[in-house]
Amino acid sequence: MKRSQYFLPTLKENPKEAEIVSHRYMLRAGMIKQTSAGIYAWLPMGLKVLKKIEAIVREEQNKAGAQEVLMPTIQPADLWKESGRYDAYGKEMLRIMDRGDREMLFGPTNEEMITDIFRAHVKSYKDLPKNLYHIQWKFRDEVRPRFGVMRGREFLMKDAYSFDLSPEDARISYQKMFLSYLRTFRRLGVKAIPMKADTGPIGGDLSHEFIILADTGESEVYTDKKWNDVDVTAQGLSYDDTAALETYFTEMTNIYAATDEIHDAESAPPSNELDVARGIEVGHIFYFGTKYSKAMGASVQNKDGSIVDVEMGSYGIGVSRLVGAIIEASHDDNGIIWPVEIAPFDAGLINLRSGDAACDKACEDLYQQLQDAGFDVLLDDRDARAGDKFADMDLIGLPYQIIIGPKGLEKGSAEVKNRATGETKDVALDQIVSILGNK
RNA sequence: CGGAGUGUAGCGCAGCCUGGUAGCGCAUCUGCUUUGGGAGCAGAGGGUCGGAGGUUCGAAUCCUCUCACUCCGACCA
Repeated sequence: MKRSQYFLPTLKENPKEAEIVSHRYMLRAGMIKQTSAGIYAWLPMGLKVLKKIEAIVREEQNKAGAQEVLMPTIQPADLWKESGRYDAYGKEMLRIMDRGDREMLFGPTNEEMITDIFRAHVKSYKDLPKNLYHIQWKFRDEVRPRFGVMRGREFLMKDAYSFDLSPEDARISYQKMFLSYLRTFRRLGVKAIPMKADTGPIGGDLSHEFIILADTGESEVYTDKKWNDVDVTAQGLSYDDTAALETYFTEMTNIYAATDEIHDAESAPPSNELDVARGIEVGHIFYFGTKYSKAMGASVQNKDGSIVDVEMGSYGIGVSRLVGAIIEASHDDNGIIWPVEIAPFDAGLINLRSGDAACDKACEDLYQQLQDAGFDVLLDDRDARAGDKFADMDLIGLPYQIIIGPKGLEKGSAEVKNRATGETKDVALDQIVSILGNK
């Protein structure tokens, strides 16, 4: 993409409504535009990042055996009356009346709807287990939206729902998602730590929040220092190996990690083995048994002919929140530092002297070569000052900057800058593609 | 939902107290000079001052109502 043609409205100054760093940078980097409190339009580069995160989440869900569906944003109130949540949910639910005076709502979550879909089609134990997910916009009419996309009213969420015959089977489904989540966040370039969460009336140990550590996080968290070097992704562990899954799950959940609400100094490691940090919740998984299946009649016939309410769990990842959360975890004073996997472009190519025949040609050639090699590149071909382009490129945080100017060209080289480390090195023009290939 | 603020050009702000018909920086457009970390000079365009009432000869400014947004707290992917 050529910068001169790209819709990328960057800002030099901080918009005053943005208090936290991710919100400031998302606005300044031209990723989003606020349209109401807690509601945002996604501009091209913001959408690109959002889609990349979404794609990774989707891939990892699929690998874990979940199957994608797509449920609507608008739901009929009747389903929620069945589960009893229509009254219980309160004002956070956006209620709508259609032209026939039917009560509708903009879905804040989808337990009722997925249960309705499930019960319509699944009648036998032979069809279990199942895990269905979708990635869809949700609306929760928060009392106080804030922090940009981190706590919007409208947000993109991946929510999966598992259906099993027994609590034991549900535990396996839960453990698969647990592993899948850790692999997902690792691929996204962030460290998310699973922390035991309140399970409510059901009890047990099957609810975890996944929390990214960042200085600007909302809650204080206490984590065992072991989290710094443990391999959370369990390379080689198959989702089909249920015994190994249980071992892995036990191992991970035995390493201390708790938010301040749950933190208990008695059971926590001594302070010299404990990290105290701040965190942002980006995922939450939950086993809730037959809460909805019982209320809504989602049952199957078992081997012995008996009717069994299915055991359910739900698993959420805040996809749009992750965009902000990742920036919170990865930035410096000059701007965003995108993890390679989700960067909107692989590299930025800066033409320091647009209009200069040699520079223009070198840039065009390299731009073409990089694209041919499969790289998605942003070429800053604007007629602007060097400082403008450097500052802008730092702000939008692409992993690599390739800087072409008259000085380098005399030597037949360009400068390659690593955004994360700040390291720069001169690289011969014909070596650049291979250098990037070894990222 | 309690508390505190803010709405004036695309963005950041001044002007308001003490009414006299709107200004600064950045951005944008034109020209020239520049060009390796957010350039210089000269010129230009752009605002029914959030909205509605009211007071007044006259309202961005005073009064009333209203809408929107932000921040702090309680609540949440």
